[in-house]
Amino acid sequence: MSEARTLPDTRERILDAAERLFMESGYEGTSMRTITGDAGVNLAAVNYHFGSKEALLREVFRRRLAWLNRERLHRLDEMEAHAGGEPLKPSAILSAFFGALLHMGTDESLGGMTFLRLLGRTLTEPADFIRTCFAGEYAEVVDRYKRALFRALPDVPREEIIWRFHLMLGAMSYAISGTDALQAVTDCELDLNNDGPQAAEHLAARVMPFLLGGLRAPLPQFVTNQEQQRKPEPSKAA
Amino acid sequence: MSEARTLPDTRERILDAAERLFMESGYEGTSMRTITGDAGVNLAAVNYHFGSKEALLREVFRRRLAWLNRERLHRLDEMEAHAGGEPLKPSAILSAFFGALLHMGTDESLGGMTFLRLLGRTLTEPADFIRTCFAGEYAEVVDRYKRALFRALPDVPREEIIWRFHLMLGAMSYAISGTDALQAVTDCELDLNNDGPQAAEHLAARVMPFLLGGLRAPLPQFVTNQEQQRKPEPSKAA
DNA sequence: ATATGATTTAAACGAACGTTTGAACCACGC
DNA sequence: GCGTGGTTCAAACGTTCGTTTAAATCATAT
Repeated sequence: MSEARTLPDTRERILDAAERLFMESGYEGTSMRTITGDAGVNLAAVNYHFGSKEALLREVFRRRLAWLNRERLHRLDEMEAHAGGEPLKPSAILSAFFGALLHMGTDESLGGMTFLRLLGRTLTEPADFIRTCFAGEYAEVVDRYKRALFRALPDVPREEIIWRFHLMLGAMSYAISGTDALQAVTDCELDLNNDGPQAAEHLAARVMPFLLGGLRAPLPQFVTNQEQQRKPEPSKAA
Repeated sequence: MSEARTLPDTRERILDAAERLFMESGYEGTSMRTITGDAGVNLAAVNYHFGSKEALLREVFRRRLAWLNRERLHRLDEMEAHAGGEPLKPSAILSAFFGALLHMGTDESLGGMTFLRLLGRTLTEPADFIRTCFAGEYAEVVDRYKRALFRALPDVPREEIIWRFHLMLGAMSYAISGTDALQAVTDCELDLNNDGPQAAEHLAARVMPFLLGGLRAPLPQFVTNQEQQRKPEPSKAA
């Protein structure tokens, strides 16, 4: 009819099925026959269109992370342009970084909650080629946001900022992945399972105060003393 | 000699190898031949001693979680006994819950950082039989700590407490699993990779302030209004 | 209509998987 | 000595894995 919407579109159907199945069962736990069967295409289609199962996984991430990286850099550029050289507020930096992520959950054409869950799940998988895939796509974005946080929090040791950046990522990916062990125990039904487009907004309202509270928490006592920028006195028991 | 310490101890060698390999490559990504080869035992030993690969995974967790659950309940019992009916401090509850966990990282006979990483990794895997395994072992412990937090924070809606409990678990498991995507990007070398017994103590000093800051963060605006216990006025802008 | 390049198809490939088998091995009580 | 129960062993089981092949089909331009 219109154009290319009604034709088989084998590539995208494979990517959609793989995205969902990798999220549900992991990379090793999903067979090519399950993927192609679910997508309604022939088994050989994956190797024809992508070359291998590993290349398929890379493409599943690439098509989503391309948008995410662009969006995150765009938000940071906009904020820094309006700030006129002044450091940004930490809350604004986090809102941009995680807001761009959570926006994907509200837009089905960007992967929706399925890709968000897959992403949260994969971040803890130490498989080599997965990490290298992330490193290449993520390097610039993470570096830009790290430097923005360094400027926003000049009194906090950089090592501590990086640590808390990690911790915030962990809390967020755990909240996103949803299906966690605690949920199987907890009788109270949280809206974690919500798949609708409002799930990501609920998530943001819930999680952002927690992340900001963690970021602003008092520093640990010992403070690594390798790049103490304020408080030149060594403190009593250090 | 003494008893059964010097003999091959096939069972434990399998469990140790499986623990490490499941941590490194995941359950589906680790073959029985790799496990038995690494443990220096015959391939058939796993099925002889445990019955199946799945039962082996269950036993890998069971022998560690048995100690963890006992320790967590013990610490809570002690605190509640000394409190004499008074609610506990939230920081004390978290210190007990996560302190028991992190103590495993300092004691090689309790699994050390290997098991901690495996645990952090597994919590985000939605495989059914893994979750059911956790549900059975975790139910009582999580319920006890949840109720302690409810008493410690009577002004916070219970749903919000459960949410933040989830988020703290996510941040901690992410910090523990260590090998994450951000690390591949960050040039600054954090002490995440430290495997020594002091790694868990560093982790505690780093992470606990963050978790407490998140737990005490201001509530989100909308506050679910299903069980508002204080502040009966709807408030304009909070 | 026909030739051409892109795509889909059914079938098979060898390798690796978890599991099972039955004989061999060992320690120990008789 | 011999038998016995627990354990280890090499070998093979049938299945599923990711990948490849070559023919069949489709779309399109001349």
